[in-house]
Parts: sequence; structure tokens; C-alpha cells
Amino acid sequence: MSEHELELGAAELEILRALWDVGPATVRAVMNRLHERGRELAYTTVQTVLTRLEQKGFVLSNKSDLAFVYRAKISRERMSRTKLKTIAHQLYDGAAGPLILQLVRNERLTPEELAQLSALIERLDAKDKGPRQRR
Amino acid sequence: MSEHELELGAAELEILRALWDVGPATVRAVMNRLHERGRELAYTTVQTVLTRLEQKGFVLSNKSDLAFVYRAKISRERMSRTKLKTIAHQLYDGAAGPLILQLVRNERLTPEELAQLSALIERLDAKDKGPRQRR
DNA sequence: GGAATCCTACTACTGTGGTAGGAGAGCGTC
DNA sequence: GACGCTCTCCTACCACAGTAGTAGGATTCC
Repeated sequence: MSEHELELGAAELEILRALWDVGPATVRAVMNRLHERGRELAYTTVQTVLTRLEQKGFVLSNKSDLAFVYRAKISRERMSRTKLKTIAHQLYDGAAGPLILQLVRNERLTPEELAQLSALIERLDAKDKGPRQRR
Repeated sequence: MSEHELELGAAELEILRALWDVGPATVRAVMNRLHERGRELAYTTVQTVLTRLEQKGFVLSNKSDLAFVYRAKISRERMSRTKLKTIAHQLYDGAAGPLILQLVRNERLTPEELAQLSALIERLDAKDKGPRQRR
């Protein structure tokens, strides 16, 4: 109740993402970034959404020169983790397995990602099988 | 414009999920399922949402006995695929790699899932390396 | 046949996200 | 010092999701 459950609308996310992309930035800089990506939003719209994001605790601002500079308070990684968890709960009672299987099956991975992934799995596997030896 | 882009609110998803859980069901059956899960919604609310879901093309209904029987038109798998794709686009320009890595790293997988996953990867790996031999 | 029950259909209120305009303040420039 | 630029702040409007009430038809049960 007290905390907003990480609920972001599409535009809010988009703007947060622009902040991730460009780093700490003014309203205008964020707007420019959005325009670069083909998203035309009015200055005031960007501003309004940034304000809301700050109220919700997703960004911080501080008045430097003339204009407020905003920066993301939550990382892209944390956001994606949260979102994934939400989906897992909504669809599979929290189990991540089905999601992962589905992702690996449906999305084309680069050989690098594949290698990375199988290395990761090997490590987890080892930890699973022999948790006594720590090296 | 014409098609609603797979946009479902939380309650809509929850109700769709109840349909997945119990299979084709009447309004009352869906409501009971929700109550089982601790979600108290009025009969008419469930009904309204089901109607909306049907308008949006996520469920079908047919009048059998007395009451309409609703069934999901979209599968849980398809929904999760779509949602994952959305996240990948929103956060990583469509790349699935980061998501997968993150999932595997953060979510505890059962040994079975792990095994399944590594088998899957092996298969993909083989296809990657030697796509000429098909057996 | 009247009461109780269940269903559908329609209507309504509320919150909030997406979008933006306008007023007013600070500052540079001629 | 009036002009214009750019910023913040406030206000507004619309769409839609969440939630539910009410009316009226059908069925069931005494």
C-alpha cells in the first residue's frame, strides 16, 4: 500500500529509459533523446512525466545550473529483474523456469550469449552438485 | 490503432489467468477461482472484465446451458512470450540475451530445469556450429 | 403463481497515465 | 529597460482500467 509497486506506464518507462541512455540530464536533454528515437513529445509532457517519476521514486533531481538535472534512481537491471519477477508471478506463480526455457527457445541468441549462458549454467550446476568444495 | 496491442491491466490478467487455471468456465466459476486465490471481486466485476477481455479478443464465449462459458483464446505461453518481448524492447532494444542471463543468475532453478536448459543450449549450440548436418 | 435465485446488459464512479497549454520568473542582449 | 528565450509550476483534458450497482429476463422451487 505505502509503496507504489513499481508500476510504470509505457511513456514513463520510455522516459526512464532515455535517462538510462543519456545519463543524468535536463528535461530538454531527455526530450531530445526521445526525439532522436522518433518519439515526439512536448517539453511539458516530458517534464510532467519526470516529475511523476520522481514522486514515485524512480528518479532523483537536483537543481544545478538553471534547470533541474534528473537521473535514474533505479537501474535498468533492477527494473528488468522486477519486471521479470512480475511476469513470473502473474503467469507461473513465481517460477522462473518456464520463462527462461521459453526465452531461450524463442529468441535468437548470439554465439557469445550462448557461450556465456552455458558457462553460467555450468557454474550453477557445479554448485548444485558439489556444494562442499568451494573451489 | 485498430488492434489493442496486447495491453492488459492487472485485473484483466488475473482473470485471464483464472481461466487458464480452471479451463473453460462460467463467470461464477471464474469468480470462485479468484476467491480461492484470495482475490475478492464482485460477480459483476468479473463479468465486466470478462466481457472486456472478449472485446479485446483474449477470450471467447459461448452460451451453453444457462450461462455463458468463457475460455481463453490466447495461451499462457503466448502471453508470456509477448510480455517478454515487450520487456526486451523496452529495456534492451529487443535483445533477449541480457534478460536470460539475468534470469538464470537471479532465479533459483531446480536441477531439473537446469538440466533441461543445458540440454536445450547444447542443441542450439550444435545447430549453430554445424548447421549442415541435419542428423 | 409468487418468491428466490441466477444470469445478462447497461450504467456509473474513481483513479491515474498520456498529453499538453499557459502563466510567471530568471537571465542575456541590444 | 524592454525583448526574447528557457525554465518551472500549475492546470486541464481525455482515455481507459478497476470496481461495482441496478434492472429485467429466465429458471427453479415450494
